[in-house]
Amino acid sequence: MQPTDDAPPTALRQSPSWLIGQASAYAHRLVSDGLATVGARRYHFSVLSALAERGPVSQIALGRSCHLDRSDIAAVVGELGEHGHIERQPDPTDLRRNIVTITPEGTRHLAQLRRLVAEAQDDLLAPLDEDDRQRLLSLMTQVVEHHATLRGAGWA
Amino acid sequence: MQPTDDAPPTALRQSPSWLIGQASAYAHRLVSDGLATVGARRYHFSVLSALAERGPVSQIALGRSCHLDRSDIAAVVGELGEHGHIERQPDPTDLRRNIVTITPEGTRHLAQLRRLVAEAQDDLLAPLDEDDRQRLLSLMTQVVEHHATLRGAGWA
DNA sequence: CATATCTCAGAGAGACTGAAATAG
DNA sequence: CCTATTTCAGTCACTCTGAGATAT
Repeated sequence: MQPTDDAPPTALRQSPSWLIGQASAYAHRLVSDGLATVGARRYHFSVLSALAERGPVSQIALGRSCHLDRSDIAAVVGELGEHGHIERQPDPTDLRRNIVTITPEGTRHLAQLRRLVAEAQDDLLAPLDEDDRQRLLSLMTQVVEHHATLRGAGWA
Repeated sequence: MQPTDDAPPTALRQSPSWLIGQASAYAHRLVSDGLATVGARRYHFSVLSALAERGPVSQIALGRSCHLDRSDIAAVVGELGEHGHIERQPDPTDLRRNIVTITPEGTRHLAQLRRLVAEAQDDLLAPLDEDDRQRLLSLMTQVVEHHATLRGAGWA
């Protein structure tokens, strides 16, 4: 065993993109591991959250809202349907569309996922006090909204 | 076209892990696209930066420093070697190890990558002023060092 | 014999593309 | 005829695991 100095190079430690990427990897693992305890994935949480807040919408609208690809939405909605968490019906006003609706069972499932995700957030931000967490939230929101706007989302 | 309200659900917009994941995706794209203009990838920048700062080290030490997997290091070092940016020699004191050294050509290449990465950082943080960028850097550093320590790195 | 390093082969999830089928 | 939505098949880069070869 050599004299180990495992500090990342300064070029990385001072690079916002590297830090954000590392934090994202830790966040990803914490959230995914939490959700996996009930057999769920992050996409499930995103889609169920959107349905709970916005009511029944088409798959394409779900994708725009959650920043998910149309084909990934199709897969996730299929999985959620198999578990009875959502229902799909053709839109009577436009038969190309599937209107996706969250079921009572889906709502209960979502409540469980919310608790698991909240735990993961808390682990992720463990070193920060409440003020710092709010500051981080604000800064990240500015960055994400800026780039979402650049890429054509209409909401920011 | 329906009345589109593409705002992400509040459950995501107020979730640090989702925001960090989104920001990471934008950062990843900006940096990768920038480096791709000279045929480089992010791993190349990480490894060359570590070699420039720390001098010749073994591959396993490189991996610990940059948070990269042993097998990914092997692949990247192979690519960098083919382009003459690094050289590999067996460690005379421990023949299991490859000592990796950056070449003058690698140093020149790294200078180019640094400029490309710096541009990407600037685009990523465009909506933030200098004070906010420093605050973000500080907050993210605390989070990353906390989790790096938990996962056994000895440097934080 | 047990451990450490390097290498390769491949699994697995995540993000995305292209094209077909259906509907407007 | 052209566009929009859903769906499927498949690609691609990234991350990680397992096993073999070599060395300690």
